Amino acid sequence: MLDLKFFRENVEEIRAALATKKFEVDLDRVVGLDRARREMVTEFETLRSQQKAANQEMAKLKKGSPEFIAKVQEMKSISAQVKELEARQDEAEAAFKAAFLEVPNIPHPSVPVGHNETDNVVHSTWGDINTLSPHARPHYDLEWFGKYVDLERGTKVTGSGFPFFIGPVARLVRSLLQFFLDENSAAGFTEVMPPILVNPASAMATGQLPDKEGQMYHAKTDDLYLIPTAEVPVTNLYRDEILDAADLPRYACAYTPCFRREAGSYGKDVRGLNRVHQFDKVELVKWVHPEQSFDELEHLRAHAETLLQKLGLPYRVLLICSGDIGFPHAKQYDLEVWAAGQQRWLEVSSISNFTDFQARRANIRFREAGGKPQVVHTLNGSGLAIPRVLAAILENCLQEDGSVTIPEVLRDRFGSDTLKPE
RNA sequence: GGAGAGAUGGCUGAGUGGUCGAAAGCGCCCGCCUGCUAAGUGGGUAUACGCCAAAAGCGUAUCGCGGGUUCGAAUCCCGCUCUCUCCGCCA
Repeated sequence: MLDLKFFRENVEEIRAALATKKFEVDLDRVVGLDRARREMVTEFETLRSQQKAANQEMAKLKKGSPEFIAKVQEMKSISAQVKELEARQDEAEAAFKAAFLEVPNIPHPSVPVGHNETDNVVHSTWGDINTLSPHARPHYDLEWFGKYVDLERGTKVTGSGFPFFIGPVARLVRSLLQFFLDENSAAGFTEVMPPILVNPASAMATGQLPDKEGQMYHAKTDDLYLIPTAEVPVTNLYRDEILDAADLPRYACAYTPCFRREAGSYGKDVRGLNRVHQFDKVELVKWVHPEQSFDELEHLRAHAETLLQKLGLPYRVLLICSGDIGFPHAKQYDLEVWAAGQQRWLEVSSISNFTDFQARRANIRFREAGGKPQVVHTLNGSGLAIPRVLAAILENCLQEDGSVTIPEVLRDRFGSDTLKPE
C-alpha cells in the first residue's frame, strides 16, 4: 500500500512509473473513490458532530421535562440519518481501500525498464560453469535418484510434488539447513522458528491475500493458511507495532517448510526437484530505517551470495526489470544457481526491498525520539531455498561412478565427503 | 473440548447509561526550585482519518473484535477472539 498523501499529490508520477510494471490498475478510479470517500467522511462527521452537541445539551436537561422530551423527538431523525451516513461512509471506505490495495509499489529509479523476464539484466556472475563435472547429468535421471528422493510414494501419500527425502539425501538436506542457519546467524540474523500456519490478517499484511489466494493451501476448518514462505509469519512478527528507532535495523532468519500450490506449472519446470509443492527454505527478513533500505538490499544480496560461494556453486545475479518485478517490490534481485546436468539456471533466492509498501499494509512502524511514528522499510531474501541447491549439488558434483562429492563446508554435518548410492 | 474469571492509554488501575479520550498513580518530556544527586513543585505526555495550500486550529473515530438496544454506550444485550484458573484429552 502506497502512502495516501503521496498518492494524492503525485498521481501522474505514479502513473508513469507503474506503466512499466506488469500490473493493470485504473488510477483515475482510485482517485475518484478517494474523493467520494472523503466527501462521505465529511458529511458523516458534520452530522455526527451535531448529534454529539445535542447530546451534551440533553445531559444538562432534566429527564422527562417537556424540553427533554421534545429534544428526544428531534434527535430521533438525526440519529437515523447518522446511522445511514455511517453505513454509506463505511461502504465508501471499503470500496476505496479495496481499490487502493490493488495499486502496486512503484519501482526504484535504478530498476531497468522492461516488458518481461527476458529483459532482466544479468547483474553479475560467479564461478565458472565450464569447469564443472564432465559427468554432469540432470539429477532426476540419476539411477538412484528415485530411491532417495521418492516422488512416487510422495504422490501416493499426499500428491504430486510432495517428495520423501530418504537416507543420505535427507541427511544432505539437513546439512544444508544447518549450514544456512549457522551462516546467517553468524552474519547477524536472529534465528526464528515461526508458526507455519497463519491467519488471514497475516496473509493480507504481506500481500498473499487477496491477490494470490490460489497459491496457498487453506485449512478451511480453522481458516488458516499454510505459509508459502517464512516471509509471511516472520514479517508479521511486528505487525501493528511501533518499534523504537534504536531497535532498527532488525535482522531475522527462519527455516520453515514452504507450501505452494503452483497452479499452472508444467513441463521441464516441474521435473524432479525443480518445482515441488512442499520444500524447505531458510528465509532472511530485515526491518530497517527508510534511509537505509537500498543499502540494506545490497548487503542482503551480497550475504546471500556468500552462501553459494561457500558451497562452490556457480551462480548469476539478475536485476529484475520493471516488467517482471513483483507487486509489492521496489527493487528485486534473483540468485540463480547453475545446474550443469540440465544446463540451466535455477532460481534459489529472490532478494527484495519492499520499501514501506508491505510495512504500511502490515502497520509496522518505528518512532524516533520525540517524533511521530514512521513506517519502517522491510526487505527479505531466501538464504536459501533447499531443493534447487540440492539439485545443483547433485548435478555439478556428480562423479563418473554415480557418487556425488559433497561441498567441503557440508562435510562435517553430512558426516562424509561423498554421497554414495548403496 | 467443558466450567468459571477477565480484556480500559507506554505500564498499574478507577470508571454500571449523558458533562468520559477517559480519574489516580507510575514511567517519560519540558520548566521551577535546590552546592550536586535525591526530594519537592508547575505543566505536558495516544493513534488514525477529515477540514485547511500548510502550520495552528477545529472535527470525527478508537476503552479486545463485530453486531444490537437507546436521543445518547467504556458502561446494557448478543456473537466472536484472546488471556488466566480448574477439569478432560494429548506430543
